[in-house]
Amino acid sequence: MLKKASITMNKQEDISTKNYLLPNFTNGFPGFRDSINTTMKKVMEGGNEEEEKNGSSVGKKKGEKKVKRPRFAFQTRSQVDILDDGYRWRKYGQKAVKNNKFPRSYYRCTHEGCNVKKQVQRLSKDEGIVVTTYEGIHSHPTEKNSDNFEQILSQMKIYTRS
DNA sequence: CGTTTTTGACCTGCGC
DNA sequence: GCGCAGGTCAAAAACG
Repeated sequence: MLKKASITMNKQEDISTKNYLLPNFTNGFPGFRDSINTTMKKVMEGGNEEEEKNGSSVGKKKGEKKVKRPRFAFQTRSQVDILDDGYRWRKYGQKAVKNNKFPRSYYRCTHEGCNVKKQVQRLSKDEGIVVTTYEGIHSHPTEKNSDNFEQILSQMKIYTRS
């Protein structure tokens, strides 16, 4: 517990986790006020796109399928927890994770039909580090003018394709 | 008054 | 099978 090795991701994530350094990220996100040194991290790839139709709700209760969505992790050095990326998020949960003194917040995109989720967590080891994990790709444009954030997202897709 | 946050309960996967 | 750890729901408070 005392000398925990930093991030302590899940074993499965650790296997398929690859780090990518995007040049643009060095200066941080344009929409993130105090962000510096943002590192992108590919957590999991969701290239295998299963059919998401409803009807074959077998086994599960609500027919909610566990679709493997692409997930991207951002490790940003910032003073604020909530990073404004131009989208509108609704907080739907907060849980305290082990080995971390700071709780993890769960957000979901408020856009109808957009099932993009993200979770924000601050590392207890380095209080200035905020890990933002995106899950899924937005199917709608941003409301505000967040500069080249969308372009960065496009880069994410490209980088995480294979 | 509508939307978002808060917060505990509930659910689920996994290891023992 | 049980308990832990993580993820989600939902009711009520909080906010503009």
